[in-house]
Amino acid sequence: MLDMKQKIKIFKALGNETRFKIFKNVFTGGYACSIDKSKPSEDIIAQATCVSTIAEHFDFALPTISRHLKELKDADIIIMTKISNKIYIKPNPQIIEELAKCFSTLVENYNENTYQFDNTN
Amino acid sequence: MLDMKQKIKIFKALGNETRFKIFKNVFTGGYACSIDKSKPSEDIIAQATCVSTIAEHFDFALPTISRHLKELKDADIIIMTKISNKIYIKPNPQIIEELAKCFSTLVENYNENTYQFDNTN
DNA sequence: ATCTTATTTAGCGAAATTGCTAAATAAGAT
DNA sequence: ATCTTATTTAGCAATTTCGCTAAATAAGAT
Repeated sequence: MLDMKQKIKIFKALGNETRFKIFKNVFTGGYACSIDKSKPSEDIIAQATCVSTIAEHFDFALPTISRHLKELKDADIIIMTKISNKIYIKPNPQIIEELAKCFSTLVENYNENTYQFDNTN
Repeated sequence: MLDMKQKIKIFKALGNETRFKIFKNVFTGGYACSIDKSKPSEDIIAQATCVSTIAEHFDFALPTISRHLKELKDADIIIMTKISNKIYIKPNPQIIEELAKCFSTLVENYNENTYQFDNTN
């Protein structure tokens, strides 16, 4: 289970337009558009999502995007893996799944409590 | 469906410790602890969650809490209803439910896409 | 060893956030 | 009309965030 500090870190990370767009595209494969499946599979890694590939989609300088990615990584939203001198980025779906569950449970509990409260009147 | 701007506003609102605690307690009934169900129901409203009740739980000045509540309200996370000279606060579970769905769908789509990608190798 | 490519770190300034107190507003009670 | 209670608005200072450029680091290629 995520503790409060972790949740707040996640929300802070997603509460910025640039980071939210990165997050969304990393999850939905928005940065994998350059992958050409007709090429041999060993070439595919060379086209995959790395820091500079993501930076190409924004009007901000590369170091700015690098820092945004670090924040998403520190919040456990993405996973960054260094292979040779490139860093490949992929989503961490477990965190997002947990977050979804937190919200669902919150709403469920709320609905239960509301029912009980109304019952007393 | 929530658009991107709305989602970012929600995340920004929840990415602050004070606002997150308010959010959590408004949803889970943390501020309703003072409600004494043995008293006649017309007295219950007088004990319910209003701005100053919430402020009592924090070491911050009342205007600070007031501004935090405004931000939660602007993000549609809570609903503030003025009755006479008090403002009563309740959660907006629909927004949170929608947010939970967004995350779930994201993870589901990700899992599907991952399967397809692996299939090509 | 040097060059190139990929990324991060350092340091700076502008803008936003978050806290405060004092004053303004709104509505009920005397 | 004045007082009290509940809340917001205004204006200010400290801190954080977010952008930049320049420099540092890391690793592969020549």
